[in-house]
Amino acid sequence: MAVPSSVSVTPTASPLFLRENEVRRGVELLFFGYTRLTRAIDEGLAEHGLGRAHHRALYFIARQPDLPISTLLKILAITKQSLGRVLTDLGDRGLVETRTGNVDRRQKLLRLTPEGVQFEAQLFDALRNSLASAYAAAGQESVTGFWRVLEGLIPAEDKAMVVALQRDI
Amino acid sequence: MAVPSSVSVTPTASPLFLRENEVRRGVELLFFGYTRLTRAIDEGLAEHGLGRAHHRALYFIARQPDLPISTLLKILAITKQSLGRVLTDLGDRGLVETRTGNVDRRQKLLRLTPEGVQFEAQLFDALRNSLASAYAAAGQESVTGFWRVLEGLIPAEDKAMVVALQRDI
DNA sequence: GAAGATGGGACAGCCATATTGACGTATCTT
DNA sequence: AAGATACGTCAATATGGCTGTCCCATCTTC
Repeated sequence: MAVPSSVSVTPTASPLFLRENEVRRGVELLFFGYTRLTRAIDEGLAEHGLGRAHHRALYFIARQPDLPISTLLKILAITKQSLGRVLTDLGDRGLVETRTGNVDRRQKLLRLTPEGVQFEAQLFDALRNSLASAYAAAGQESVTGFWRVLEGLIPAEDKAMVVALQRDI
Repeated sequence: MAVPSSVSVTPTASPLFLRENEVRRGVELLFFGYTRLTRAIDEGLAEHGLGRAHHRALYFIARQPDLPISTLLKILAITKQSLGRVLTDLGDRGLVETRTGNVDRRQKLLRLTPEGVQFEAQLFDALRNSLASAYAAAGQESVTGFWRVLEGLIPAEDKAMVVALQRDI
């Protein structure tokens, strides 16, 4: 309480008491930032009777058409059963379709239907509005720092997965 | 697919197709970064039979001792009933205690017990390890950018709340 | 001092999303 | 032919949200 209210950049190595504040600030901003960003799409999802779990699947299928289910399972890090329910819902609504893999016929490759593409794009618009305005307010240099810190939060064993997602950008 | 795999900083205003990639990159890094950070404390919570909802309450009570319940409700943005369950669990385990407010006797002010302080500190250690190493890898300039972008994601009406949290740093 | 607003607690029931464990089938690999 | 892998499915369970309703204590306002 009696500590000076400096929340500014610490140019050199921080003493421990400042380091804690920097960490708490990151924890809080991540919490609020993440929850507010996801909230931006809830309304659009609710119109179709879907939840955030459906959006996560929709998002990554949009990102990598012909994604095998096993890959999506690794990305989302949930169980087959949980994903199964989500994919059933998306299939029932005509947003996602599967086809048998041609190199491995055991695989089912996921992709969006035209309706799915349109719906995902609509949801993405909301995300873009939020993130693009945050990017613009912060400036491009800040965006680079934003990415760098977040990359540092991803454990080494998961990094390949994220890189693969962004490989074809 | 045929687009060059540049994920580097775009120095000036981005053409639209790059803007989308920048946004998708942010969405993905936020998703993976946030989920991996929260995963860092699951084990410690499970030892007490608690979940993430309990940690969120614990965290903000640690952050602002003598927090009234109404304020915590605004921070977490959940219903009174949902929070009530969480606080009951924390109280039963002797981690959180309440006392009647002295300016407004209707209020119950929340604070951690000594055991609660110790437990929260233990969980915070896991968060610190993750975030501090990400900070160190990215560098202080990146940390500033990280904060700036996340601040831009918080709607104006919620900003005062976050600032209040960080006021006494 | 009475009326209304506010802070908090509690009951009942519901929903979304995740979990574990077990088992079955088709297909690929060796 | 044997084993591993990809996917589907059944049953049961846990967590963490939600709505609606009602209650009590206390503060504020007229």
